[in-house]
Amino acid sequence: MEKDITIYDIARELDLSPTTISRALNDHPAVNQKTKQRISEAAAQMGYRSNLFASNLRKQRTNTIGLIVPRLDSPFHSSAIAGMEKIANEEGYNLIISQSLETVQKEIANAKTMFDSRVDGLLVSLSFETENLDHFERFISKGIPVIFYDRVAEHKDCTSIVIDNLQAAYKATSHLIEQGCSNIVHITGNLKRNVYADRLKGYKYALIDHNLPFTECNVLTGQMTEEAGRQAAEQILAMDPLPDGIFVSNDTCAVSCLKTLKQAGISIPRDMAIIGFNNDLTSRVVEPNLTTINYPGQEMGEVALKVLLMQINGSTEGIPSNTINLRSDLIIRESSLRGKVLAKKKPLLL
Amino acid sequence: MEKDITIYDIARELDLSPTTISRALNDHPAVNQKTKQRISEAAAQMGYRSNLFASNLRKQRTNTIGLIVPRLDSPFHSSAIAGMEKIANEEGYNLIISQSLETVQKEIANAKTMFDSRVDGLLVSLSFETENLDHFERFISKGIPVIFYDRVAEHKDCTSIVIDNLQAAYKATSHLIEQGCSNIVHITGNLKRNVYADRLKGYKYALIDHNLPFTECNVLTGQMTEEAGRQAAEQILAMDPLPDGIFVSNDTCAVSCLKTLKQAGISIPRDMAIIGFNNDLTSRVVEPNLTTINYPGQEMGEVALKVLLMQINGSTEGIPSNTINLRSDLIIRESSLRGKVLAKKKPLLL
DNA sequence: TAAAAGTATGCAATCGGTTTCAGTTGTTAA
DNA sequence: TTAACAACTGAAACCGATTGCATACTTTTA
Repeated sequence: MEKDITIYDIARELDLSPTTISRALNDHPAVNQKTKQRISEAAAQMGYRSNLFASNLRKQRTNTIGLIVPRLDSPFHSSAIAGMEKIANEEGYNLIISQSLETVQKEIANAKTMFDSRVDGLLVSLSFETENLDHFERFISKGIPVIFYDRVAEHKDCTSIVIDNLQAAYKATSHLIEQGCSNIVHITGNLKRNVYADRLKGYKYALIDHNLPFTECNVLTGQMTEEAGRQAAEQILAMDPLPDGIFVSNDTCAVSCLKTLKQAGISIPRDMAIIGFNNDLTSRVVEPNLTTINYPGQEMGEVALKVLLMQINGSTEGIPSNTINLRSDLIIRESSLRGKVLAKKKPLLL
Repeated sequence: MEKDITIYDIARELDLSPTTISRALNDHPAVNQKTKQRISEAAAQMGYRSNLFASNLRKQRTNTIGLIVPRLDSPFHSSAIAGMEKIANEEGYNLIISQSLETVQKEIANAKTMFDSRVDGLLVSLSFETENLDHFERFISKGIPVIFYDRVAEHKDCTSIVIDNLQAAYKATSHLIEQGCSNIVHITGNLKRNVYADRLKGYKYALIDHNLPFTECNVLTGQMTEEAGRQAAEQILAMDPLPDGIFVSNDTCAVSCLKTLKQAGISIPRDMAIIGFNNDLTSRVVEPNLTTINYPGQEMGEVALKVLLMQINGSTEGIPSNTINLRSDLIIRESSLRGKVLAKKKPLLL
């Protein structure tokens, strides 16, 4: 438990003032090159480390970025966080992370903690329950930039980073239709969240554009968990007539739904074609492999952090618009390929 | 960009001293109950928030815990982190997270950042490359507790939190032997890391105890990634004779190995039985479902944080020992069940 | 050669809570 | 009635780095 070395200790040692020490360590131009050299050597030798709290207190900034996610243990968020950490680390920022566990109360509490920790900026992916953005107002009114990613909401002072969910869902649904599906069910999450609302729209528009009817009862909303996938499958099995296509808003749910349907004797994709969303590892593991939308988690995290840093450092010019769209694409695999898979399978069966 | 309210503002407003304000807000006993009431009302009304930096500077502690993990985007670490965040949040601590990406340099750099951020304690799961613990010495010599979890190393002043990898591997291997396997391959990671070294031991001892030969060439070490699983499968396919059992040190790798073997026409578990490690979601999705070791990620995170807090708060009595072992168990599924699966399958084929 | 400009350094105030020590008031015991 | 004590409250130092302003010394310019 040795005592910490401060700039005062170094000052005493070298018979200089703390001012000069501070300047030298920050590479201030008004300090003689040789003096700087002497100081940094002494600092290293004495084992000096800067006290960030004193520094932050004085400078009124913290080099810390706050992050609020619904769940830490989700493949998408893990990779987004990995991307954020990468950039933050490169730029000398710390990340403080907390999870809302899909509840508003925790999201509000976390926002408060972040505020009290005086983060320089905040990244948020909203919980299922969140209805309004009041708990972020205090950041905005203090000029602390807030960026939403993935699960976003409209706010005139905040940038959002998303993929084009509507278009992705439109593509997915159209693909099902092209594969011969005409009675397509959509399984999705809480429609308060843009991601699910937009995917529903994309699904709906694709149906309409292909002259297929849209009915409310073909839309099942739930928690998008493994369990929800099972339940959705039960609901589907109870439908009459049975649908011939399913578009699910995430892979976890799609995979468990697919498994349940298979167990019930449904042949995928012959009886029903399925498409998921996210391109999680499981989509490549399940049999048949799941057609899905590739979702750039890591990239989204990196972009979110980069844009946030630009805003923190006041260079607003570089930001193209209030919403940043990232590319996503449909990855076609067996679970939706009716023609081809049948062609492939037949020779095997003979 | 409104100005922040400080205790001085409140003091002026209520005609009291900053001292009393500070005490009242910290619920110090030497402040009159009514005064406290008045102060906390005024504070709330004026929108006061404490400046953590001033407070930390004075109190010389930060209520912040550092975490260094190899990768953020791994199912195990995500759930461990989720557990840590839960406890940290409950106890009013912040978590600063960084990833080493399996390299020593980054691990050292991250440790330095954590040190400069003056974390009150540090949680670490070591990178593949780490050979020594020198970069953690400065924490220890300053009395900052360091706890290793999962990927641990021996250090007389640090607690480690692990599962009994040797025993788990022993169980897994014994199970394969009981299912009739006699030529078992083990796929594992860098043997510098306890988790892999211990699993190798468990595998070896199980063989020996069942009078089966242990040979180096049946042990394949690699990066334990999806890609590594494919490569391992190729190696296995080139073996002569082919093994009849495979014990893999993680599920990601086991699943991709299993898929590759299946594609090559190997029947699982009839030709080869496979066991993984971790109980990731994919182990329940792959066909046949993967027998695996259930790994308590969330719980390990919670325990790690709780023990760390105990050490930070100086109550060393509660800590049973230098190493804390958590329970893990073998989850038997189809990929290793030779007798039963065959029995099930036959009627289907007839 | 004096004035102006440039270079290098230091003084002292500041950021906003926390804490030590001392002081005031009121109460109780002797 | 006075000493002893409890219950509050406050003044001022402190944590350690940063920074506006002043100062001392050099060098250049007129």
